[in-house]
Amino acid sequence: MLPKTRLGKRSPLGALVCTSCPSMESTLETGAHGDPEGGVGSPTMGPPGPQHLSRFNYKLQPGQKVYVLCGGRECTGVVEQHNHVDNEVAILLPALGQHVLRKLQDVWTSPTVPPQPPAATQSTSKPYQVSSCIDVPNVPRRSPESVDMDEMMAALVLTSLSCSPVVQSPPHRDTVIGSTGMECGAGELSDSGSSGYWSCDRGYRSPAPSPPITETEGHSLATPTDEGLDMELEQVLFDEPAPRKRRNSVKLAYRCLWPNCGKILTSVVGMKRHVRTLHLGQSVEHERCSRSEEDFYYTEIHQRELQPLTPPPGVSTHTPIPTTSNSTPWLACASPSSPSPSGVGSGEPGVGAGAGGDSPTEVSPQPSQLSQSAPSIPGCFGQVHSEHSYQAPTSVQVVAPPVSVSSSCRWTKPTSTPQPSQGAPFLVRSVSVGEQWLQLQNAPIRPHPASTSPPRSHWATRRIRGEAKKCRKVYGIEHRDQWCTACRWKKACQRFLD
DNA sequence: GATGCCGGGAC
DNA sequence: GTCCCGGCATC
Repeated sequence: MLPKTRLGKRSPLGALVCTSCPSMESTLETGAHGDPEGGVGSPTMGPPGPQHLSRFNYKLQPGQKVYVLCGGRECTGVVEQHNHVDNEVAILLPALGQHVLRKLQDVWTSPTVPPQPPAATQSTSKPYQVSSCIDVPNVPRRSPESVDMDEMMAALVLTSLSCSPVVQSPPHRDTVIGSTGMECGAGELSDSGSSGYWSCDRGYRSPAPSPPITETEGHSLATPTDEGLDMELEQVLFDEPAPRKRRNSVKLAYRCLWPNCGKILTSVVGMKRHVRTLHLGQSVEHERCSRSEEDFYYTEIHQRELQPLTPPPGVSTHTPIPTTSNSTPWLACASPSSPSPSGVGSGEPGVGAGAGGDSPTEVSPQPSQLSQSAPSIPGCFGQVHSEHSYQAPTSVQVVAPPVSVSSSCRWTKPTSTPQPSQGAPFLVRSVSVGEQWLQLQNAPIRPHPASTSPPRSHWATRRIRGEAKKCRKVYGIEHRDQWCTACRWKKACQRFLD
């Protein structure tokens, strides 16, 4: 029933359609009323029958009253154990005096009711009234399973709406509501109760849970590698919700700073061991003596997992950035197309550094793959700003010549074919990366003073309209199919670059 | 009003 | 990831 066409953004129609979603409606019903007996029946719950639990990764509590099919008829049982791994539930059937093992989907928490009259089913095919989602009549004809379902759906939405980690806390409140089924203190759906409906240890996750805060996340917050630190701070200060998509998630890795090395490991332990065994020449027995010495010989780097700034095809990716300006020479900004950037004949740092097998998570920096070629946007940093993929020239010729900048870097043609399958580039944590990125972004267009606080407002980030003709102007609106993809998508024109 | 395109939603 | 569009800035 949902329209095939994509809904307009912020379209009222979209909102209406959204609210007509059965699950949503039921959610709103449940969420809207607090009356235990309130709410309509659940015509939107689909076919009547047992409430199967596997759909929600239901967490059954020991002692919970459930219903299973036994010998072709429904039996009441008590949960003895819920095995999440196998999704099986051990159930004691007091009536039969036996224990059974059932899959979770074969267990329900409320007794099966006779099939509802067709009217109920018929109502599902009716177009949903938006008002019905809001104004809920107080008709005490909810079936227990519908109540259960509503509660679960409400809890689902509550969980999804809430980004609080509290929701992910393990269930601490027994699911008395769900277990009783018939009595089903339906309206007593509380947050804690709702959270108790789901186990958080497996499989199911709410549609939009707040991701667990990892060390990497923490670093990415503190790493001004993209839009700027103040943006992050602003979100914190103004308690704004986290952006829907975090694009600059980075992984932590560790790069050996020993001369002629450069080995990258993803574990600090492995890195320490590497430094100890290969460079410090210490055996394991001595590690306690100079435990922290190896800390001076490696540095943290950040590997970008999702690269928002994918260079256009043919443009190689990033070059590792030194943590500090006086870092090792191979991390400097020299053209990595030369076989040995450091001039010390290290060849492939990190690969030839031995210690193979030292860590299974070894990552090669692949400096030869990091030739920096960005035709239109210069820069020497790992954060090479480029257009989105849709803006990347496909069959369109790129007319933007390399622009020399005051940077000490220069862009060179890639000396090898790009190998995107190679390990993602690493970025050494650098304080000035974000600032440099902004400079890079703005440099070709207008002079931008070396600002310490990158501007975020539109007037700063928005491109100034160029003089060049755009596809719309050249081809006209009637030949939209001849526009470049970016223009068709209302993005920055790629065919007629400024 | 037309145009360029950023930001973000839908898929 | 692509595709699309609302909305804003600019002309």
